[in-house]
Amino acid sequence: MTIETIAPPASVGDTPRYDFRAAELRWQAAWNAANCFAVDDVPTDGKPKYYVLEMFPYPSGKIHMGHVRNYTLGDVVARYKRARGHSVLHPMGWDAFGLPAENAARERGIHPARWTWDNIAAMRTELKRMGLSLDWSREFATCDPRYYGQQQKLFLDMLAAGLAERRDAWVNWDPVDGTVLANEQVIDGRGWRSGALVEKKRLSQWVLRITDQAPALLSALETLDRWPERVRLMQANWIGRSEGARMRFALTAAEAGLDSVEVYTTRPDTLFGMSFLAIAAEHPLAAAVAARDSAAAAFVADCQSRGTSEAVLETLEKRGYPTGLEVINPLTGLRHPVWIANFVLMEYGTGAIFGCPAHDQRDLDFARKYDLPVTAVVCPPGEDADFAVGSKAYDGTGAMIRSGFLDGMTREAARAAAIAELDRLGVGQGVVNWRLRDWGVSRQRYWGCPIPVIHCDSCGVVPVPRDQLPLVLPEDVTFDRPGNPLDHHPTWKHVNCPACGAAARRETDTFDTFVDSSWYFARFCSPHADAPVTQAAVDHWLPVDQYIGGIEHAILHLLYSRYVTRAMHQTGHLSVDEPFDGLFTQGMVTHESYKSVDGAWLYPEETQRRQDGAVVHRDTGEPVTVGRVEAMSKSKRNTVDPGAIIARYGADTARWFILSDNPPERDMEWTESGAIGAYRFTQRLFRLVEAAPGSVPAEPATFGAAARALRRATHRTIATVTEALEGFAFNVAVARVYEFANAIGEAERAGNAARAGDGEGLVWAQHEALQALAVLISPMMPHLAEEIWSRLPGTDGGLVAQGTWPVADPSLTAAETFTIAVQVMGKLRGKIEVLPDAPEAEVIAAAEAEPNVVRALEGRRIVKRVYVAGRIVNFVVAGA
RNA sequence: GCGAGAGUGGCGGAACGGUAGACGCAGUCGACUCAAAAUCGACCGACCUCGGUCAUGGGGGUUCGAAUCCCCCCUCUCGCACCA
Repeated sequence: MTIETIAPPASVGDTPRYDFRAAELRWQAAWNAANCFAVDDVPTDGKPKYYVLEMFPYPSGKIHMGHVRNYTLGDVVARYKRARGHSVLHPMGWDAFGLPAENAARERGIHPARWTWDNIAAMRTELKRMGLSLDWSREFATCDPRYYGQQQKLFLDMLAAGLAERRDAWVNWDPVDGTVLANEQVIDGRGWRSGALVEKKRLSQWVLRITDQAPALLSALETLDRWPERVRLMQANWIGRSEGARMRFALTAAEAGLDSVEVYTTRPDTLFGMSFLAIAAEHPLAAAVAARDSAAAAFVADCQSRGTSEAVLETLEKRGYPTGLEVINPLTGLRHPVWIANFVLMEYGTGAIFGCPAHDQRDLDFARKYDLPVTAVVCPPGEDADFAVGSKAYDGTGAMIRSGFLDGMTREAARAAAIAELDRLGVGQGVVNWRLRDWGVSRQRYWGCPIPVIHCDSCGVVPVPRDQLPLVLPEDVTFDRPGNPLDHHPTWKHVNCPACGAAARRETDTFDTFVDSSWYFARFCSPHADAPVTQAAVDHWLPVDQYIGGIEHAILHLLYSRYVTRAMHQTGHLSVDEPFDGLFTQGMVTHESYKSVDGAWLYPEETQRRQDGAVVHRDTGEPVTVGRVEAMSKSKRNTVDPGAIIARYGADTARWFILSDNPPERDMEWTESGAIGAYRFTQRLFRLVEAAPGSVPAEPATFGAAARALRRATHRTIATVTEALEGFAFNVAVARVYEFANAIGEAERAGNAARAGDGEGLVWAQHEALQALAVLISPMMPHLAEEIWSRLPGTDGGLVAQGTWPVADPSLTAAETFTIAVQVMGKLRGKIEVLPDAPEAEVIAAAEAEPNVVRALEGRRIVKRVYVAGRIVNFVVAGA
């Protein structure tokens, strides 16, 4: 199959051809001229609003199939909702800050701004060729000072409201990218971009206090009933609420001024089973011990250099260092050793735990390795109190043993009693602990939004005065050495303090780019305003009614956006708490992968499928190994360029295939044959229209059988396509259109014979069908829809894009006769045709008389007759 | 380990508890053609004595009736994971 043979001439012989190349450009121009997709910041048209948004792209330079899928899905929704009478906000912009631009600068000497804006221009052209119904007047890029200057205002508001603060913190340091990463950006201990092992480093940086909102962010998940369940679960797990106790263990001897260690535990009921206390390598007490004990210092250094992934790779090897210190258990009065342990996380709880080996697997592994005591305090049901603890800790329920005043209690009762006792002793209390940590937003990067503050030796942190915003990035930067170019800039950071006038230092860190994408949906409502948002616009449009994007943003982007929306509410910018009312997560676009004989990955267009099915190299004819079908990636070269597909088959074909293949939430496989199939269908629809009678008669008073059947197909299709689109079942909508096209084709073929008896009724019905067809395909194949519409007589020249969605007439969708399945004991034995109003007795009598059913009933006695109107008869029989 | 989701023809997938496999892709046969492409038509789960029998990962159950609801098991995918 070579591609060139498919590329269509305008016509072949007598067969008319749809010239998509000319038509798609023509209709895009027509939409543009009619300004079909623009809406006002605050519309006064009285229509219900609908805000549909797809995750805006990073301007990498080219669009990929994932973009095509994402924006096609969004465009189907936008066009459908518009036709249903909504005023639809459907904007597009660019998530334009980020590291790749700096890498381009380092590798190729192109300025990040230049690289980014060139990429945006190229991608805008590609997106426009898809025929998306976007309001391009709202386009912006986050790297534009008109955007990020507004973001700086937002930050100053958050700073003033106490939502942002500067803090010394242990941070995740990516040594390859040379920057800090948020916890969310560390995956398996590696940087999400670079893949480098992340190190721990203590740095002063800006944080947004997202943990303050942890309870609200968790509880509001329940209200997001138009979000996928699994995204809500992922967020809930990430926020990670747990109930437990925070308590202090007194040290028997103070160390560097520290006289106790604070611990967080979810199991205060097991305090009588304690055998040691363990602290993280980054814990202040560990630092104090390391200061005087070189072996401890070596152990601490070792733990920190390994990073978190090392622990995973070493299959959970527990290691520790005994400090020689001891603590006293406040409930038992017993002394226990203090260890530094590599499995204790400084970031969670207090960075210290008490170890109860009998009832915690990690503690047990540690105790066995270092030969520490193991005391069981919860008795598993059916065991006696002296049961042996082997290598498996018991974390179930049971009665308390060896636990003083807790003895005999259930686990839950013991937990409450232990907390009450800790409280009475003044050494602890019950607390709720969160896994979520504050969001560090400082990045040591040039190509990001400058953080608008100035550091003054006498005044401290001073906000950049608002009349000096936007604080614009300097253009004259160099990338000839590692580190932050803003920091290296000769003059940029040297400023006078706005408060006291003394020499001061400008902040050289820029924001994490996730800050940029955490409020862009609000900016789209009034993108040209001289404030972050305008109240009337966001009040009208927010929340986003339907947000569409990849599942990979289930945590990072969506959680940050939820938080910033709340922060903007607190600072008076918004009046909603949740940004996205509905969320749809699409699957990935996948493709077969190919390898040549020498093991190199090959692009699909470098391969060829021979007649016998074997795949060979297009140029050399050497055999090619067909690999797995997997997500398109540059490294595996299993990518297909949307630009080439659109040039070859048209935007409508690409859109139709990507919608038709499977449900949009699942991964789809891009295949050339599938795309060709979609292309053929566009031509087939075109031929259907060309074959239709050239003028529309007046609507007749009555219709013959063929016309009635076609009208029934039309109105049923209107109903089923509408239902499918409402439910995001776009592949089903596509299937219904195929069925409809088959029905129209049959009517056309039957036409000459039928018209003889049916007169003009069939012609009228054919036009009704074709007009409905044009509108029904318009969300999916908008250009072809316009082309069809414009060629049909009686459509008076308007645009489908400005038309209205058809309504199914229920009186026309009902069948004239019903096929009733007849079962005997639940097995299908025959079918009968009945009229819709046939009484039950009559239907059952007819069913019993059906020859096949008679045979099946032979020699048996009917004990029960089940009739479901319009569907089925079932005879329950007895005897042989 | 914890959590979630999914298992239906060669493939992608349809199916308010009611005729399983719609629709498409691939394939087979035929028409048209000198021929090919395009197009049009027919067929297309397995077995079969042509009347049926078996079929929705496996095993139970509920029901007149189960791909669908319940229980157990298997497999795969994804997410989280030393979170105390």
